[in-house]
Amino acid sequence: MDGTTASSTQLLRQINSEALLRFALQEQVFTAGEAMAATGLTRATVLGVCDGLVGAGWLEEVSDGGDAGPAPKGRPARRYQLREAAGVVVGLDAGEGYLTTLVTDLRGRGLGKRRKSIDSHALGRAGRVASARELIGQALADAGCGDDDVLLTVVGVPAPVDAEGMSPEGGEFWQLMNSGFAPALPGTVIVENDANLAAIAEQAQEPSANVATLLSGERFGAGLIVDGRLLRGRQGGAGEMRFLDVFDSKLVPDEGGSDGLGALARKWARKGIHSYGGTTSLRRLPEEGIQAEDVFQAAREGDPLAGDIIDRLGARLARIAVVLSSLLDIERVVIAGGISSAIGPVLEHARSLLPTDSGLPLPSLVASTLGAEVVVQGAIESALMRIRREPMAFLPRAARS
Amino acid sequence: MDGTTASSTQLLRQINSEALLRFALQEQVFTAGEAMAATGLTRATVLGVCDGLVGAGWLEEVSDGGDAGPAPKGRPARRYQLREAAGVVVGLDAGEGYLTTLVTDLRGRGLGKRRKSIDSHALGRAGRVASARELIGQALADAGCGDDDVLLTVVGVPAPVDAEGMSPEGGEFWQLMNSGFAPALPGTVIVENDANLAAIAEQAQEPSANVATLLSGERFGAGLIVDGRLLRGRQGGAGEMRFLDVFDSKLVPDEGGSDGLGALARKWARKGIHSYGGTTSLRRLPEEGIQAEDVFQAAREGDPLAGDIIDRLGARLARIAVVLSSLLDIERVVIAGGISSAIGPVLEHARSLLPTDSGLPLPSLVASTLGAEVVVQGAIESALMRIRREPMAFLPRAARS
DNA sequence: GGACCTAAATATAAGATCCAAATAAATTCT
DNA sequence: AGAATTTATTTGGATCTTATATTTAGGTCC
Repeated sequence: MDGTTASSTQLLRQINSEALLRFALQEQVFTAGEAMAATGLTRATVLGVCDGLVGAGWLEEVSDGGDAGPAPKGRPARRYQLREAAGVVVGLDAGEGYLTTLVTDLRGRGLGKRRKSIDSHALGRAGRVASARELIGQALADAGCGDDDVLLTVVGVPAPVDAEGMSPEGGEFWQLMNSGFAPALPGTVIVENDANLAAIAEQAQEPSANVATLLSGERFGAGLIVDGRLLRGRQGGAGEMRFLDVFDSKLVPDEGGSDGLGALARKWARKGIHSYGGTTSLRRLPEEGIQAEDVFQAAREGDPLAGDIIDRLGARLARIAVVLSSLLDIERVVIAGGISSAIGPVLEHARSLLPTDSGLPLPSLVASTLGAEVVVQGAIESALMRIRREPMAFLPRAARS
Repeated sequence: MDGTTASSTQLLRQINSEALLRFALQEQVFTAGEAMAATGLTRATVLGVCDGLVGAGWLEEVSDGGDAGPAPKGRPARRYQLREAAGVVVGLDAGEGYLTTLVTDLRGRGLGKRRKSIDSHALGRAGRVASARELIGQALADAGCGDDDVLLTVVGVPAPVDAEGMSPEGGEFWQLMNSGFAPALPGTVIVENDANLAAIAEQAQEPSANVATLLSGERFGAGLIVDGRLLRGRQGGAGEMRFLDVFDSKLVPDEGGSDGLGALARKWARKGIHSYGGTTSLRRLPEEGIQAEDVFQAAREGDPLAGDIIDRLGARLARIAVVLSSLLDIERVVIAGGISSAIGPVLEHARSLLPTDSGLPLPSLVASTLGAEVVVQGAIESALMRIRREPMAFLPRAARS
């Protein structure tokens, strides 16, 4: 497949090495005996494979007895662990108005994090890439390592992304967001849709084979996991939410089709202060100053216009949930992104609208607990999954000699 | 995983055997040299593996030189082929009003076919199973083999089916359709949703990684293939079409939610002859005698009411296409089932309704060419795919001694 | 401190598999 | 009949795994 085609005689060794490495990636420190139980191989084989992995720089033998074990009886076991210096992974959330990056070791422990606001439209593609490059450099410096240590970088962008990491050619905005990061960032680079990464993060938090994660700040995008697998679609368009308004207005998409809940709250509030009949506290703010936060805040204080908007958002969400549940048998819908903390009332209203007599069980509607970091967390999780799946494809920094 | 856990030393042999067998399942008759090219193994190894497969009853050496090859020069190659008597697969379309079964060899060549009308509600679960048992027995007799020859039986039922072959407990109709075939039918038995099987059949006809196949006779069900994989959902509910009317009537599903295009044409026609203002040839038929065929026929002759119905069906289809395209990035929508031959005008109208300014390309709408046999064909194809994926899991009838 | 116990590491032998190269066989062409 | 050609078979070597026996490193008990 990739790299040198191993001779068939060495294939077995490689299979066993991968299995052992997969095990090592989940354990802190392990003995040969534990590895024997996990892989089903003999002690001699396990030790041989470990030897090879130490030589390749993946593992290191740990000698100091910092152990509180239950009084081991016989000869003490040799213990191995993943070599700290084997490498790190980088996650990057390359949003429209900000960049967030996170560097972790191979077990997902954070080593460095950076965030920066950007103006993508002023920067252009090249500018976005350069900014990302710089930010990652800083985060790597925080983590005390360099470009060569990065095994894999996963980038989340707000655009459909196909299996090759490309976005549809028609979309100018999409092309701007998916700025061609691959050549400039360290290690192997994988570009993925941001909502898809959010879905991976949510699934890692609470495993479930059929979840939809709605990344719902400015734009609306869904990461769909069905039968435990992320859906992509030919051009990466799976999870786009354009269909919503297609229904409202008879196949003609109107404005708002891809707006997220946050953007909608803002838009409806700015429009509502003109058209709404009753009194509303939102009029105290200048029209251009109204943000989604203000609407949620006003609703909590009982403002009627804000309450209406909450209800409309809830109805919208309920529709989405029904479609996802009906068409894909989704069992859990997670609202993620920056506004997930304030979304409670919307969820409540949406739940009340769900039909009760439908044949199949209703999906549960929940808010994400990961806040604004879903995408970066998902990027890291995605990177780690990838490395776990085929560890040998990502060579660690060569050991000495 | 299944069966005897092979010792690790034998794993390599097994891998190579499976690879060779997969190759053999696609070829008519092959030489060791061809197998070498396909698997990348040495001649000695290939012959050794072939030896083992002959011993296991999978392959047989073909000696008679019924070959029109281009005058081979050197020593003639030994040629192998899949043993005809290795086994057969059975497909069963267990619909509500009929049973269809097809027996084929391991390359999908038909050996026997039977069809029978049934009254499922009168028969009950046990009666359905018994009828299926009998019909399959007849088809096997036509094919000249018995129960022991069946490696795998795939059953399609009009109900959601989860990964274990079970349907949701709530649905009485579903439980009746998914009648518990497994213990009574020959070979390993797999139960699957009928629309999913139709999707597999369509994809086998014209490969495409993202297709939706609407099985649209009496009931509406979709088989969804995204990223080359069939979607199932936790309870097998992926592809249910209840969401349609949820939109029309504000989250309250009304009648017709799961009716197929055929059923809708009939219902609308029977209702329409009362409410419609103009003249229509459909009134010449008794209300209870109007069938979907009559509506399509009348439309071809220019009847206005029938034309209206066609348009409404087209609009419905267009909605479905837009949702599938938008939410799942589906590139092709196939209408399959008994009415697929008459569906042309509906497709035309639906195409005209598709929006043209949407960001992503529109799905193509096509009619299936497999007619009423889609489900059975898909069942066979599904069985063959399964056997190709893990051939060794299905032992062939033991060879002599 | 020394005898004993235990579980792990090492060493050794054996089995299975594959590859590479040499040898033998079967067929066509001259 | 003999050369050429292609394939089958045999043989030796290398790799990797397993199974068994032996050694080793610690602890415990007296």
